[in-house]
Amino acid sequence: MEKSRQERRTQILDMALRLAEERGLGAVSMRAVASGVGLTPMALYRYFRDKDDLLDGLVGRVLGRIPLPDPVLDWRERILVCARGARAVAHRYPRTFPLLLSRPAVLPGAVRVVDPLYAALLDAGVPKERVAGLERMISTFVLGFAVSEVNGRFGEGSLGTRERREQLDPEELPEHPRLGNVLDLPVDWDAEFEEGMAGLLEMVEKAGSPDGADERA
Amino acid sequence: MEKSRQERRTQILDMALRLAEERGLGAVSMRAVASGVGLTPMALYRYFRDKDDLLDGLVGRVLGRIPLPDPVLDWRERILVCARGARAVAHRYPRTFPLLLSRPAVLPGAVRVVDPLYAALLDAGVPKERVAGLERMISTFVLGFAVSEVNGRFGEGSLGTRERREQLDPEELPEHPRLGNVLDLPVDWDAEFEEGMAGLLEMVEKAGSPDGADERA
DNA sequence: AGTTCTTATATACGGTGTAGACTACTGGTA
DNA sequence: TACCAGTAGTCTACACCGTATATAAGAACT
Repeated sequence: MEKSRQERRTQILDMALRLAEERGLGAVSMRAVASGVGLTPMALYRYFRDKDDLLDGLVGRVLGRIPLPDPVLDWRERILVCARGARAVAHRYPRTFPLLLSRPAVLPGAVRVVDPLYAALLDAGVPKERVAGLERMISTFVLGFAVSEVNGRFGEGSLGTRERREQLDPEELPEHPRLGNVLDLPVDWDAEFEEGMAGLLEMVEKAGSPDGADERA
Repeated sequence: MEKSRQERRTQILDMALRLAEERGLGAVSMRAVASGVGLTPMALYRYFRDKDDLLDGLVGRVLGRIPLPDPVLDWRERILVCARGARAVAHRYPRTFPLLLSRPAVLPGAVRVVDPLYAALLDAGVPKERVAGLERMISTFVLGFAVSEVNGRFGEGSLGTRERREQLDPEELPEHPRLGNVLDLPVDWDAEFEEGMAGLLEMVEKAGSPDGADERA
């Protein structure tokens, strides 16, 4: 039986994902993807309006890998499941993941994971008017952190922090020496992520019980 | 007098910045920039190793616009000056700003603003080992928020939230209806940003006084 | 005057996204 | 059986991209 339209679409996206991970986002060209699935470049345009559309499909595919939390869990746990899940996905698809930050994330795939977050926030007692805002806060942190971690925004660059610091004018940057070698210590990214999430959950909790009233429902 | 090397460099970067803002990042091509300053494409390679190098220069230029805080201010104020300043820069250069998130930000221009942040954190009593981590937290939030705001990650996309919600399967997304029309209200981005910063400052404060001991130095 | 360094140019190569016209094959329907 | 509409895929062509290479014009210094 011939490949159905849907099958072709996912086959193409799979190829694009593979290319992105193996050879970098820059290697995702219509020609490369097409030849990867044994088609001519122009054939792809039957399934995607243009390259942007294909990349959006890629984003959707990656978003789809984020696990959805079991609704019976505590709202905290549910938020953490999404957050940790998203970060895990970033680690699994490190070269594709940064796409999420550079394209508008209002695609169906995004709403799929935003919705449980809304649910968790509501269950935490957050007033309706503030749900969307807090969700943006959380997803901004998670995405920003994961992307930075993954594409080396924090990373060493070509030369380590050490060498870089030495070649800078110390007169302009008085604080770096004050920190001493602490900057060169390895970073516990897991701990840092959890710490950030703890802070966010605290914000949520505070928003959930407006007057400090204890409401253990 | 002939243009000095430095002058040429900044002239080129100015042109690149103008192109990016007027016609989008995609319009920043070696050819376009070159012809903008009245040169041939290859002449640019005297001043920048390759296109990436030019883009890094662009990042530096944008980072340079972020104001540095007066050291006599309270540490809170100093952090806020940087944060608000960065966001303001994002608003002034909305199409260029997202570059900051997609390139490793360990360039000289970045350290220029990171350093005062370190100073502020140290003055807040944050132990040395945690300074770098907290700074990453802050800059991740600021960058993530500003970029999301600016390139429409939160934005309406081609169709508004309203229409989008309607065309989704409500069975899969039970929470969106639960929120009602609150999602369609206009967002007060300023307030949301300040709220996030307040939360972060609280985290800093907590890290600064480990046992709740009041240390007004 | 001769040498070297700097700046800019011209040309060319291999890559990109995609518009437009074209072919081959399918499944119905008269 | 003959026809026809749609769908999937191809081929060609265009305009643009980053940049390697080679070259020429002028300034600066010896």
